[in-house]
Amino acid sequence: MKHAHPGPTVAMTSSASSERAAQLFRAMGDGARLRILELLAGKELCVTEIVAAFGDKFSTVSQRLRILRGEGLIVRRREGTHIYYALADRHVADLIHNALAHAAELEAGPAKES
Amino acid sequence: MKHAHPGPTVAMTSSASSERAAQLFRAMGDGARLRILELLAGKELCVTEIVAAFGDKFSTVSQRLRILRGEGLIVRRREGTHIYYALADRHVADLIHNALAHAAELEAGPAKES
DNA sequence: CCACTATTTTATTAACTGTTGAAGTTACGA
DNA sequence: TCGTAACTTCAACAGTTAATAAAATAGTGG
Repeated sequence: MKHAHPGPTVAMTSSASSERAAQLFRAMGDGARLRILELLAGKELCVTEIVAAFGDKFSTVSQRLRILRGEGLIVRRREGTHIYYALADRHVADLIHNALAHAAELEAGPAKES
Repeated sequence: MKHAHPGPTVAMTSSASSERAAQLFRAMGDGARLRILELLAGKELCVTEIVAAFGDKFSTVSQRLRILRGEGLIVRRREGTHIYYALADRHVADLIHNALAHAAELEAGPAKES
């Protein structure tokens, strides 16, 4: 999604932070990943438990966790052979709750014609 | 991103609403689209103005607006030959502000090893 | 060190997404 | 009704992303 601004671009609210926010949204913009976040909002869990909760493949879940972790949305902690994942901090929990709340309000309007 | 659950899947917080929320996130998960939303958070604008603000192609902006509208994030209103776009409602404005605020807090942690 | 469990990494492939030129639509004024 | 301005839609190509099998890594208990 490159921007190849040829000429002088004007009013750009905050190109950098928008990009960062967009990254976060993109990471959360996947049902499976979002469900993992919701699950972790309840409590810290190890990979096996997450896999069991959804019935997905191990490697699939691992990849999803990698993406979420890459964006700093979750953190992990090792305990023996188990690795526990949890939401990175309260900001993430807030963000998720807030978004889900608003999402409930926003009916998926298939763009009616005026 | 198909889920081909073969066996009986267990604890799924809210598959349906998560999916809806994920759709919204996905729509906002693009720097260019998010910047349009931020711009519209300021005031209603017509396509030409949005194009001018970023220096993109007309058709490019139009497609982005179509996606945002498809998710019900923005609405449009015709006035002569101009079509004005605006955030759908206050929920969207809240969602954006909230998200940007939290995003600012979340440093893009490249997943340090514990 | 070996077997075993838990989890990640790698590589492949299929599916999706964004951008854009070109063609189509709508409204308005001459 | 022609011309034109403001937009949208279509189609295609390029780049990105997700799921998964297979191989690799790390920790634990013999």
